[in-house]
Amino acid sequence: MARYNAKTTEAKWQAAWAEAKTFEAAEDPDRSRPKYYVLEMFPYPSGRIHMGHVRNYAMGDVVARYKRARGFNVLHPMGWDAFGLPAENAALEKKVHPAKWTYENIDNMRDQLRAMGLSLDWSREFATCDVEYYRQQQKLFLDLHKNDLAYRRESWVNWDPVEHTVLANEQVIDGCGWRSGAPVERRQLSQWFFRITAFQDELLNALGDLERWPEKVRLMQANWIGRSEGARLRFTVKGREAEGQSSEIEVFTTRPDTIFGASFLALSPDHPMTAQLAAENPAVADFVAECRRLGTSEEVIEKAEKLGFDTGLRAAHPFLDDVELPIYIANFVLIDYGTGAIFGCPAHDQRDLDFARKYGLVVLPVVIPDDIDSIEFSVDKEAYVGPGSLANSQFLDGMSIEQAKSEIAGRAEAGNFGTREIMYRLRDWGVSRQRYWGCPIPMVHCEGCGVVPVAETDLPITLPDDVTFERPGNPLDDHDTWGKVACPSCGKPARRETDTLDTFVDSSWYFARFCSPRAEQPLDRTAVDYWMPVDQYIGGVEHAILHLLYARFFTRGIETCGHIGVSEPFSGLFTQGMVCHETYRDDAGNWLEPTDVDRKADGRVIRTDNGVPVNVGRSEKMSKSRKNVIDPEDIIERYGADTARWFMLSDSPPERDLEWTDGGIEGAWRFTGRIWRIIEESAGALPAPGQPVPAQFDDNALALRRLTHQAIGAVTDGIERFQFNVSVARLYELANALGSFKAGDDDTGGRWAQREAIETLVVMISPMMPHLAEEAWLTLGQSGLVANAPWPVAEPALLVEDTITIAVQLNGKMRATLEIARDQPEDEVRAAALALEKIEQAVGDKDVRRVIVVPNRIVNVVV
RNA sequence: GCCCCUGUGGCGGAAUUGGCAGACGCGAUAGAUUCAAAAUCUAUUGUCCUUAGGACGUCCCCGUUCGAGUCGGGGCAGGGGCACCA
Repeated sequence: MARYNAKTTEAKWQAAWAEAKTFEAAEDPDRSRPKYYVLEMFPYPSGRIHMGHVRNYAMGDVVARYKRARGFNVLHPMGWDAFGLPAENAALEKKVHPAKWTYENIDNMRDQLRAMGLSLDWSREFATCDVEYYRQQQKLFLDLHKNDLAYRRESWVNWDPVEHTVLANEQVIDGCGWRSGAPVERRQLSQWFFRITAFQDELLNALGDLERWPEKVRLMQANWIGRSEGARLRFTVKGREAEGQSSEIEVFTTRPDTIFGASFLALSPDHPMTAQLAAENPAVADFVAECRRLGTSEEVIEKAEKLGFDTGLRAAHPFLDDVELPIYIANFVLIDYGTGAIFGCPAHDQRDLDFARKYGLVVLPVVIPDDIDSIEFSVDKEAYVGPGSLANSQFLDGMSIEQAKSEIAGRAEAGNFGTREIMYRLRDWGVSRQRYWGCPIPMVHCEGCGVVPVAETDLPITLPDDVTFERPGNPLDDHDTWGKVACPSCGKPARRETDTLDTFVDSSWYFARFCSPRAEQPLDRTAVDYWMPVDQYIGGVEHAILHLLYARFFTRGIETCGHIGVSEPFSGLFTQGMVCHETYRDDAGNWLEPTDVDRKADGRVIRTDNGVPVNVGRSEKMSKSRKNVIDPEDIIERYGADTARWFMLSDSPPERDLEWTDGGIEGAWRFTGRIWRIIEESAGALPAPGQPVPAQFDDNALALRRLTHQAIGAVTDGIERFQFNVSVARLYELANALGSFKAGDDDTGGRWAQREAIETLVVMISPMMPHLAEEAWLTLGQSGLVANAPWPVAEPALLVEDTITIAVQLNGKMRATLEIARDQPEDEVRAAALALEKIEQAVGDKDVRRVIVVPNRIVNVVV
């Protein structure tokens, strides 16, 4: 018997699918088959696929192949998220042009993906750095600009004062530039923005309709958009009226009810009044400069120690004539949220409390939990943010929080010093990047005409090839000729916009472009109207907020421009977990690769080269820095793609992290061998394909048929519910049953049932192990590809057992089981349960108080 | 700091969503086969108690219920995101 040769077999079937164009999709004008668009998040072409990709694409391929088998017209494309920082880093480190580096990486990764045997329509492939793609993106940018959805304004960036470069957050390490080591500064720059806030309500409300999205992703997005109802209150600053300076501070608060607990106001270091004060007072300027050294990330700002600067100014309390509130500048007040100024109520906000304790400010509780006396209640180290009623608040005393909020807002509106307001945390999307390897923004700066869009007929604005990465900063700024153009409006010399677009823009519409990848316009309406939205989108949960929110916005944006007819790009979303591996370090703390260590039978782990014991660390996400990576190419080379895919799908639930183990991949490998043995050993003895159902089956054959049809139900259900690990377990069971099934030569019923079971098994493993399935299909005497075979349908009669075993509990504890016919009347089940020897014994002479009978499930006897 | 998620045998996990906890896989142990090994096959495998059998058992504490891995409250631990990594 020939051993299954994964390598040659897989290559053979990959060629066969390509030859037959099995996976090339086309619109189906009469819609005889329902369409199904399944998409995995496209990869960044780093050069090699990693296990995360293998997992992601294995899952997507299961869905794609399964839906094909269920009769859907499936679109399953692939492309490359090809712009971005790593190519520029490579250019700097390896002296390779980003384009060359990127396209070589793509060639390499395409080969790797092809070796996985994915049911992809490669005819639609493109990279976002293809001129054809970014040319269309420039067209979309112009349209968004026309519709006032793209605009320009000042905003803050991380600035490296040594390299004169804008830094990405990941390039800021402990507040310093990653290359220069110089402390990073926050700086203002004029930049391009997309008006995502124009859709903030819609983006929030539409989350409710995304029923096939994980609840947690919808929640995270809702929190990100951060709609909150509150009030804008105006405070008068004492003693500044005369100087012609701004004499009012507007704060936004979600807790106007706590106004009587206010003990200070705080301005953001970037607030306009702060700037005025800094001009007057060098100490303020110093403090602001110190704050700006923190960088732009919210995480860093919120984690930093709360620092404030007392400006010496005082504001009048709007309801208390004799109270003045000190005005601070505080490093934790964000300019981008609300009005850039707050009133601090330390008793009911943790940040305010930390701040008040540090600067010795009053902490007065004004909301008292309902079960505590207001005199006894005090706030020490933890602010009280729970429910309660108002106290120490004059006319608010005794009110609920909601009543008090409304009361204050009403009085503020009546007194003309405030308004009710709904505020969003969401900020407009800054899309400008001062980098080379991105989509050029098709705009021109003219001294006379201002910012002028490039004419559509002048697109594409292509990136120049002859750039150097020696000098810090944006190479496009340094280019001799590229930036010099005639103004599209007046024709006078002008300069090109040198900012390029955030790569999140590229990934905000690629899914739509896949519908018509070669169209002359960004999107062909016939094609997008047919295919969109994506029915099932699959990718890492790390994209739960930004990428998915941007894509949802962008789709609405281009809908406004008439390019697409849907507002939601992804009707179904699945977020998969990461691939992890244990980590190894030597005694010096250096990371070791899995290939450098050996696990002995007694459990010891040693270095392969010198036998020195290794410290085994926790399993963590595979990453180059921890060296705990397994290269998919090595795995596919050694075991084949089917085995790798099978392992990715077994054991771990898809949404959870997967632990890579040698044992796991070996197990998957043995299973491919077992399937092949079952096929080879039985194929010759089976009846020909397509024989009519025999009239008689013996118990043995009937049991196999039952199991087969139950497996159909369970495997199908598992795939539908994204529980591939459960489907895999059921397939193991079916294979186990087949492995031990024996039928006599003249047992036609048994032989028929055996073929039915084997064919069912082969079709159901085909989405997971497509190559092995094709080879098995051929060996079973079938003509045509299993890729085109229909999914099996379970016979309802074979799904249910006649006799069932139900559990019998005594006071909730399992005491016995009862074999009984299905669907018996309650009385009979009760009587049968009470008559059980074990139950009779256990009950003894105690009173049976109650008997709970759950049909076909359980009986609980309560004594 | 803020938001979100996860926690079940030696390990990955299952549990029809409140009804027999541990399906299936890995590992381990014993046996068969083999000159030997690999591969394969068979059996056992949550913990504890000496056995028939029983007690305990889903991160910890408290609660709801005839009944809780599942529901509620409070903790602990690990992970993801935080707007210029993708």
